[in-house]
Amino acid sequence: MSIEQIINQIYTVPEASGQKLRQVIEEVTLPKGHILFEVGKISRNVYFIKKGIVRAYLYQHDTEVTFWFGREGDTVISMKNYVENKPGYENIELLEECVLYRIKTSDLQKLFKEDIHIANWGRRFGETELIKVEERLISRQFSMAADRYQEILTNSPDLIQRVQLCHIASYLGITQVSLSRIRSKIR
Amino acid sequence: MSIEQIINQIYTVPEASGQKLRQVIEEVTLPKGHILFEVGKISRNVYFIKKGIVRAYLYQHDTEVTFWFGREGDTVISMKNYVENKPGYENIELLEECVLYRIKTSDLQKLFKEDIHIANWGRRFGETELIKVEERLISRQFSMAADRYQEILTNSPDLIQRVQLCHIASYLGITQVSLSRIRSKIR
DNA sequence: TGCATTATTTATCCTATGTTAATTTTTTGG
DNA sequence: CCAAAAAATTAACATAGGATAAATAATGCA
Repeated sequence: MSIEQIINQIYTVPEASGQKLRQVIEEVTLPKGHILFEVGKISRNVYFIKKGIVRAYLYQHDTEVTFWFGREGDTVISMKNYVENKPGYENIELLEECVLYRIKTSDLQKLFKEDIHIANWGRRFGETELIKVEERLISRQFSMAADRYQEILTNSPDLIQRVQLCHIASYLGITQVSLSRIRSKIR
Repeated sequence: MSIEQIINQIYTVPEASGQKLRQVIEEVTLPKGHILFEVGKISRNVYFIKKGIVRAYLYQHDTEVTFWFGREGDTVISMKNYVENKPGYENIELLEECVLYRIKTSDLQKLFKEDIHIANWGRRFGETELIKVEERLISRQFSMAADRYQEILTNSPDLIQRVQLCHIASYLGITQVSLSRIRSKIR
């Protein structure tokens, strides 16, 4: 997925602004297992996924909680870090070898201040992500884990292939044992 | 809560931009029970709460699901509506008589296009809301309803006074009966 | 004030999911 | 290709929370 596609899927910026963005973006390839963001640390970068899959997780009562998967076309940032300039509360781990576009947070912040199209791009990014998270929260509110698993099977079947089931269970908010049970019922 | 306070708590805009915002904002008072946004309808306004409390809800399998409360200082928008310009999926109801600052979506969109400070204000708004929703999603992921109720007791004790328990139960993702059980255990 | 409506609690029984542990399957490195 | 490690499944039992219904408390309004 090209950087143009990734940027424009969120909000179409004029060529000149796209140019400015492209100038500060570099491409990097990182191995499976690499930790892109780490709890408690400040990161100076934002990434866009050209190829690969990643997960965001944190610890709650010693249990690992995966709360987000990012794939081709997704933007990877440590929200708390990026928004409030405080150490992030999440780890982000590459689940496959990934090709990423990298941009320095400072460059991005600078562009926000000087280019209104890029500021609006940033605005749209937050807004669309907000809707996604809100929809997930609502779906959790009143549907059983089994239904939510079905939803993944229907809408993102590739996820099941690319990601370990323990991470999917965590994402669904259930234990791996429970997910196993659900899967066995479906077959 | 003054409109300046509400705007600046999200992102401090220069006086000139604040002035532009103020010019397109008007104050309205609406009665308890009034529906500010309705499922399936396009709304042309965004609101800021000066005084009062509201809830956002929708129907899932014929059950009412409350997924957000807004209070003094909060911004009230129908996300889907505002972001994607599609009919909203939620109802927003006033739980008390409210004093609101109202701004036309079209005026706001126009300001986003012409004033970079306001565009960045909009960006920060989406980002901070995103963090809040994400935190709630995570808290749901691995803590029991009883713990989440305690969290409300600690962090927003006024909510229990101002809002019916059935809405709080729904917000917590449990039935009213279950919340009652939890409350009786605490006492 | 008092009746009617609505909100909350309590009780009973049931199901989805958690916990722990043992077993099987898959993946990985030498 | 095999042994060790990691991941996934299965089983047995425990618990949080759901459904329904009935009782009580609170609220609104004539």
